[in-house]
Amino acid sequence: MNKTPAPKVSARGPVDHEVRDQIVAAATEHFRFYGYEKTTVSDLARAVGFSKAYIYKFFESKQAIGEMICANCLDEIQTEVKAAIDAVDSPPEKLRRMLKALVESCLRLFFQDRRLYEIVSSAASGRWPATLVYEDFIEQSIREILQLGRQSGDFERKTPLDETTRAIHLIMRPCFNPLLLQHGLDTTDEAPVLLSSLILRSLSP
Amino acid sequence: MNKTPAPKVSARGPVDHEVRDQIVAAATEHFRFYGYEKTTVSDLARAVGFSKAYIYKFFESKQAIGEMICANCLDEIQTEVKAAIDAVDSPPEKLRRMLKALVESCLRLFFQDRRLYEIVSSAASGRWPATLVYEDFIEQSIREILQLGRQSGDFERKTPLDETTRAIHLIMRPCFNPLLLQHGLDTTDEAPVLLSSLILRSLSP
DNA sequence: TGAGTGACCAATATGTATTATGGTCACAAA
DNA sequence: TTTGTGACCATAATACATATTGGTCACTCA
Repeated sequence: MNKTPAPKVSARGPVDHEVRDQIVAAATEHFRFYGYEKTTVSDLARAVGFSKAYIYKFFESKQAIGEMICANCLDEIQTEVKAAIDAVDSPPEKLRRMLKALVESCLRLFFQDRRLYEIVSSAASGRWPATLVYEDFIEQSIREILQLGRQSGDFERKTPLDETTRAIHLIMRPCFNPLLLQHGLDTTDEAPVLLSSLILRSLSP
Repeated sequence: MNKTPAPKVSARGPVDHEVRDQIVAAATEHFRFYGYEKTTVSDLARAVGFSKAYIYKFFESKQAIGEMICANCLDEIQTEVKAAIDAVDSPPEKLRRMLKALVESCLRLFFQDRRLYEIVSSAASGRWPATLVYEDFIEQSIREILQLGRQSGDFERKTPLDETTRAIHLIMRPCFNPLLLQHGLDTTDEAPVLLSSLILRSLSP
């Protein structure tokens, strides 16, 4: 569903190589079915038809493979959120859609690909690079919507942009951070609408 | 530091009995030092000078003892928060103080009594009664402050009280729920002030 | 009658011997 | 040079026998 988008980190050997993609594909499949822990590097090697040692020509560790898969998951979420934001023009509506899409994407991952969710979760716990990019993306998206809204006159302009951005980021955190999300699943129905409304009230000029 | 305030749940045998208090005291001490898991019921029995079987005349399980200790921790937090709220008159300031006190109390528990924090944490995870009372207390406190602020004209009155209450509760959640708190320790400095400010902006008439 | 207990059981935790796994490297074939 | 591997090692996971622990109950002694 996702072609490896960018090498990013912890790659090794030929960057653009068919076998690398095969490994990623096999890993995605195996991790999704059996989970990260239960999948051995030998399993992946067998799946792509090469020896275990060959895997290590492309990835410097099993975790590096996990990070790649994790990055793909997070990329997918980012793409969906971006699409939701771009689908409308009004900044308040952008903000509502953003939070809605964010929650929906995360929940889908949680309920439909629990095993992959666990990887993302431990990635967040270990502060893997991909999760930092993800957090940055969220914060940047918020900031951009705020700037748009301030230009259009939809949002107040007194509070420093960084402060507002940071505060909204904090509020949204339990909706997109896997570690927090799993402890508030019971509130995920009401959260997006309640929170957007409150945030938007706080932004009124 | 806390005399067993109310029997509440899962008690057994004589409700008001010296030995019960001794058990609670011993349990608090042991749990604080060695943690819930590492403390055996026999340890507690030895500490109070009776046999293990006698412990079970007062508590129906080891977990029931844990719940008692947990309830005491949460009671302490509630007392502190209540004091912080009552210390000032202006509703906006009440709200600021409430969140500040909440975060400080929780962090103190986390950093100074890690072992007890773990109990509270697993209590939240297992939805033990004491944590439900705690959550109710938070929500009720928010609601009361909101009502006061609406009467005094400090807060807007258009949004349904329940909706605002719920939304603020959701926002504060990562600050007082042990399961969420431990994943956002890096943001606990800025969180109270940023969040209070945003919330108060959203409440302006 | 009620305070208090030792002996006992099922289930969980712990220590340990063994296996499986992540990871490397020298080397081979193409 | 590039593609690819089997043999190898240290560490982590597993499996299993043993020891602890949570919890009960019949019973004793004021």
